[in-house]
Amino acid sequence: MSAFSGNFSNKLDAKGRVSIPADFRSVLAPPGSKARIVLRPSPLHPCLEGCTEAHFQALTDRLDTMDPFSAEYDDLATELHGQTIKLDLDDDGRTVLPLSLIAEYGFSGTVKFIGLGRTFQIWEQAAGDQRLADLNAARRARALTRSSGAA
Amino acid sequence: MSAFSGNFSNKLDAKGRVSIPADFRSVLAPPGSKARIVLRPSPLHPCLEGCTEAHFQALTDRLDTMDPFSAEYDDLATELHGQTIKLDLDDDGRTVLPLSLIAEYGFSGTVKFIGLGRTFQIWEQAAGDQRLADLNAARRARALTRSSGAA
DNA sequence: CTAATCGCCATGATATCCCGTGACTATACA
DNA sequence: TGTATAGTCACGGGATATCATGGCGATTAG
Repeated sequence: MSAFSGNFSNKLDAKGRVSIPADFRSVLAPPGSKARIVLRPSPLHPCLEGCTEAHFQALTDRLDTMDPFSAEYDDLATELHGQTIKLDLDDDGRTVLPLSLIAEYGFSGTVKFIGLGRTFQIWEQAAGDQRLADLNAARRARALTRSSGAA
Repeated sequence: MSAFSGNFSNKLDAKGRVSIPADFRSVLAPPGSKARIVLRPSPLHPCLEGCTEAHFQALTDRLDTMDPFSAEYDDLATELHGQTIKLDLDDDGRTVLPLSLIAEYGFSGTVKFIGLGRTFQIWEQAAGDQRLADLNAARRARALTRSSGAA
């Protein structure tokens, strides 16, 4: 598998640890080697967005083409690096979410992983379910509009 | 890890000492060896900008391509070298910020380290938080504009 | 001799590692 | 076909290492 697909609910334990879904782990790193995930706040939603180091590297490559003394460079570098958290997975495929993040996103007990292909999101369980439900509702509404318009 | 990523809040003690975040230390020097940081005022923000000696060297290499008698050379050389401070880290990974700097940047109690990849910034805590918040707001605005424009 | 600076150690908090357990699935076997 | 066996995975607990930070004492400068 080479893309993050599907959605999974995993528990956050008392220490803030959470298992990364096995399907996602196999995307993050070849089996056997140790994986690392890159997390950043989503620009659109109250959730975290994760990706591989390779994908993050691709994002930051743009910086190398810019003037390092410019305001544009400074802004982009801060945006990309300033809030990025790189986490190692332990031998059990788990990682520890910093307490500050858990508080910030209201994670409690169970978090929801949602695959987006190149990236994935980590939501507070209820909010993630809501997000999926909203998308489905919107899709249904569009379908109905279209069919009624066509009819 | 080979880039400064993430942001960290560390305390400035009564003597002006502050711990450099462990993640940053591992970028500054191979584990075990003693690290040194190069600090100078940010040209864009009311904060300090730090980097490795190697990166500072790379910045100053630019001078070698310039006419040493030009005003541009003089300006850039002064900007790069004139206000640069090189600080050693002690065995605990701390360094002492000169009192003049602490006063100049309004550092009080806690300072914020923000990673920018090749460099990092040191802000007064509140100002650093504001900087990140501002960037997030801008990023969010861009994302929303793009999606509504596409719709 | 006084005061500032630097190196070192102590401590609490946090993160990291390593183990065991139960649920579920897939495979082997009779 | 039904049952046993092995594997994977999520999850919990406890031991250990790392980190930030406070404080003390030695060393040096004025």
